[in-house]
Amino acid sequence: MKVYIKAVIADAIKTCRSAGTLTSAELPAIVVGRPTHPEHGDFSCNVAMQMAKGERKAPRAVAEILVERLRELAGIFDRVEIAGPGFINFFVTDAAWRLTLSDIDAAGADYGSSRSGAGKKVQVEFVSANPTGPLHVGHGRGAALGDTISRLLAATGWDVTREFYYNDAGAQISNLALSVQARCLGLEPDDPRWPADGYQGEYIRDLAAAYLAGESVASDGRQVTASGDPNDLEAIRRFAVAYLRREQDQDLLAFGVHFDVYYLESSLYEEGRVAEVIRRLVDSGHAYEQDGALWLRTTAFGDDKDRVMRKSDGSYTYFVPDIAYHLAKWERGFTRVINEQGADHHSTVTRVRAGLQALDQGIPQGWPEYVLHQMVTVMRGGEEVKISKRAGSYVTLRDLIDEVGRDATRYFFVMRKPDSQLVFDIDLAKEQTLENPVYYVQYAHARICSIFENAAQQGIVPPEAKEAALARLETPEEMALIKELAIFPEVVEGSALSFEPHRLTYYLQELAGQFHSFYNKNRVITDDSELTGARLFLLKCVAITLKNALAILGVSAPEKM
RNA sequence: GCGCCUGUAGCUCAGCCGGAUAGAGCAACGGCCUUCUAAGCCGUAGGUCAGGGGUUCGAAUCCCUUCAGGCGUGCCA
Repeated sequence: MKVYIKAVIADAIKTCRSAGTLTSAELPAIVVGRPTHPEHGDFSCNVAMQMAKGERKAPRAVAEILVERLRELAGIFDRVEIAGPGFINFFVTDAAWRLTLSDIDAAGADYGSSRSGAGKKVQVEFVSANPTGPLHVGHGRGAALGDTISRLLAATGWDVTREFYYNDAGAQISNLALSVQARCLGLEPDDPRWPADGYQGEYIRDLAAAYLAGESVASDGRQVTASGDPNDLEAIRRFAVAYLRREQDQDLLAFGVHFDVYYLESSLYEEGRVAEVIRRLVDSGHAYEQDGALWLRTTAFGDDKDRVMRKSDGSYTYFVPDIAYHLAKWERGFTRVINEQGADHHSTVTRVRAGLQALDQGIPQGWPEYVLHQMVTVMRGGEEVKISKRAGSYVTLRDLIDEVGRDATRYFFVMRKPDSQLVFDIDLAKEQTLENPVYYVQYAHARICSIFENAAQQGIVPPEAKEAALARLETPEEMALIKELAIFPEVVEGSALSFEPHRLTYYLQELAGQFHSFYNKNRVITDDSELTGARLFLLKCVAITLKNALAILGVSAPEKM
């Protein structure tokens, strides 16, 4: 509808220009907005004010010229008015609005989807936790955001690959192996022989027990069986990584998140990609030796200081495999990559991009794109929760899912824009009342299903689109609902383009609210079978839209509550 | 010190590629169930958009600056 109005305005300007009533050469960007106040119509446009200067006319005079032309086009408009300093306000006929209901019904589960991505490849990398412990709440926010962004992109016609990258070989993994070994030997963290910076969580104890028991673990397509030998550090390392990866997968499964690709940092070394990147960077002339280390001149690409690639002890810093990994993404044909990470890893953004620029492979400067989410604070009983029994120093994702459920956890994690710090209120998320936004929205869906159930019991058959007497829908609540339904595709598009899933939660809240208002003022099932049919048709469309929106969030739409 | 994020109602937050009288939820106060789910609805009250400058017809929104909070600023990841 918005697109249509834009086109109509552009057309009007063109016509006036060729008729000579408008003279300026420049066509301003036409912005069609939705006025806050109903008396300003369904849509408004400020183009007359923008053109006033070039036309050397008062804004209202320009608007007058355009409106004269716009009124001739009439069509879907009840009225086109000039208001305030020169706004052009459009009032769309109820009949035109009602047509969207048939569209929704016809589209069904596809309502809200589009093909704007044109089937192009996009990769979303998210979570990417190292296998050194259970996933924590920060990973949870990343998982919810990354998965929802992936669903948004899929809904807007992109071919999405979800990818999880992890380090299975570095210093932290050695540390993990040492920690498990210490537990195998019966050491406690306060023992003087306990490894420095060892992982102290209870899960290490479980892991050690599993290792000693000779358990077998499958993860990422590999089967790893514990040797049970506490002196075989390499065997411990392999088992620990597989064990914790499986644990993380179980958490992700419980969260309804799946990945298409698990990418191992070790493979970058095995395939020689790390060495290859070093070679190319040296060849490109952007690397230099100093103090026994090999540096990359990242300052040439916007970094505030140069970075070490190969340490004086001969090992690589993490950022070399990072570059190698991203080069591999590029070579895999992902001209569009979105990395979802915690903002505490913000400093990698400039470095990775700088490294890729230094390779001189024609990779665009802003590639890859990043979505960085701010910290999560968990509250219970008005106090911050910092400790998990299992992990020790942090709250795990599994704790949250177990306590508040998958739906509420996902919903809460995407309820705020990524840039904002998130306060996760466990008490609120568990609340099965109106205070809880998830239940409020799901309840709307369940309520509609209940009405249909009720209708079925009375032998009422909901009408098909063609038979529904849509013209009978005319109360303010009905029209408000229809208008709310009509903007859903724009909300999906906007959320996808900006990587802002929270817009969907606000939309759902609004739509559910419109429905509940309608429900309280209008009875659906009445003796008037024509009106009953029309209202059932409307509610069918509301249910479709609620369900589709919730599906993008990965949240269920229950039929009974 | 420098970089990024944030600062909007009592609380949690939308709005931020400039638009009309700044919104929602919760909390507070007052109403609505013999009727399809009251997990709901209606109403009232609540604001120096952190402070100060600037740009413009117009600023919560853009620019500068001050203050406050968070994160980062490794030959850690």
